[in-house]
Amino acid sequence: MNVKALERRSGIAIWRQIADELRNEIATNLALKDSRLPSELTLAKRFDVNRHTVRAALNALAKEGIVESRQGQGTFVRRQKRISYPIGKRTRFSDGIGKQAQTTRGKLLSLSTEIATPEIASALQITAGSNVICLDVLSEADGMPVSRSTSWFCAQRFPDIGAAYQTTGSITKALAHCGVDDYLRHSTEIEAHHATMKDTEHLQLSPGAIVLVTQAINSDTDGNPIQYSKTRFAADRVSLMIANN
Amino acid sequence: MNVKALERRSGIAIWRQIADELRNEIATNLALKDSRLPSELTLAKRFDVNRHTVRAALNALAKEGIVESRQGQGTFVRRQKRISYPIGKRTRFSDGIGKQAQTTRGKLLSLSTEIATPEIASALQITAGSNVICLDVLSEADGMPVSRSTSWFCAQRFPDIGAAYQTTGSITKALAHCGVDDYLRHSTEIEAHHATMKDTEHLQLSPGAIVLVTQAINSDTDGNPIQYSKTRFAADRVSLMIANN
DNA sequence: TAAATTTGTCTATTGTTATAGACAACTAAA
DNA sequence: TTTAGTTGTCTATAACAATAGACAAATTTA
Repeated sequence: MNVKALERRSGIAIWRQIADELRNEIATNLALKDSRLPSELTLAKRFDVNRHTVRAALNALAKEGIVESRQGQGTFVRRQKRISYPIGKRTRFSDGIGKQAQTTRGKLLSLSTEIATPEIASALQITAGSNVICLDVLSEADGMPVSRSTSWFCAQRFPDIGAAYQTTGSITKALAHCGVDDYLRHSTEIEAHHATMKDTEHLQLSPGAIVLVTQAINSDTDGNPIQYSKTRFAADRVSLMIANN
Repeated sequence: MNVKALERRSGIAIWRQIADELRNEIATNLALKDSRLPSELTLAKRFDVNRHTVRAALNALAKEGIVESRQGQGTFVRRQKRISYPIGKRTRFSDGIGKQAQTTRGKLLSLSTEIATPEIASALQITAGSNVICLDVLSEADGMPVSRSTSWFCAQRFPDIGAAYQTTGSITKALAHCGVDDYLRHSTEIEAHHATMKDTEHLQLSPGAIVLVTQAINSDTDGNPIQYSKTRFAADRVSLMIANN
């Protein structure tokens, strides 16, 4: 069954490696949905560790809300489906998530005017050193933080985007206020990283957790870049869905 | 600087939390490219830990080839750019990666005929229980494993896909052998997980590492699904690039 | 050259993680 | 009710991670 043994001096506690393995199996193997896990003693034999170590792993999964232990009965899977985040030509946070969660909201963390770095200038196709407006937004679904994104807009073209976001609470509506009725997702780059300290704080993650990091450029219907954004998703709460229609 | 302190009883050794943080900063902050890191003593003060703990973190990064320490001089970044893997209407492994790496190859790990699960049947739009051919491929770039993918094809339509892959070493060419000159990426779902034991073995990862998991459906030009595949990428070696053109 | 700064290596101690065993508490089935 | 199987809790010990301090070795700067 287990080709490779757990690694001992890897800096990851064995109970955490077991938790990661079980979390994966639960997420992958939909058959286990709502059913009983093998007993602690069985799991201990399978991973060739002490029962207490398995208990530490199950404890962690219980805290994450993935499993639930009942004395005398066993440990049961509490399926926790990921929110599917669509990425396509028309990507809107509220549209995509809104249908899956009860409540969604974007909380403005900070609003500032910055000088465009070469990277930002290149993405927005403006001259480096010109002013850009920087919007830092935390998005939540059903009270749980889902993503944290930083967006840059050309300050010359969208001087009031910050105020518009504050009143509307939506990038799409804020852009509409600024005269952009429609926009398209031009490109998206996706990476996965370990959560930084900022991530663990803002997204309520535990260290060692994973964030999906996207860099995206949105353009108006004429093909001019209007928004450059970097978003960090809590990877255990979302999946990114790309449709080519 | 550091809003949140390192977490002590989290099952992740502190040196590993520091390594994750530094790896992220190096990957994000391109400014540090090829330059010197702060000294071990400076980093120890910054993270409020002992110098030996910082050394353990730097040691891990050195083993990953990300930094290099030189006695008397300091520790330097050895930039390790991720391979960009394009996902679009026409996604081809060899095309996308081939331009960035010196050598690429796909190694056939296993070839088998299976009975379609409901999941596979639904993706390929065939009746559940019919036969599918399962191809397990490990892809490498410049000798480093990049991804491991399992693909399913309708056995009735593509009885010889396995043999064709073995002779050509390419899915695209194998499909061409079977009469499919062109195909399109219909949809892609992306998640990020911790590496399983299989992952750490096949992709040469350390426990706690991250895999990008994609589920994709390819269709022929008539819109009929022909290939369903699940791919697990070593997240620290690739980034996924989505272009909407 | 001398001084300051940096990484490399060693020893010792303390705190956390993992193992081991025993038994209680609870549940479901014989 | 009894039995078997399960999770919950306790104690004790061994293995590993983190801290602390000292000094060597190499490099750069004054």
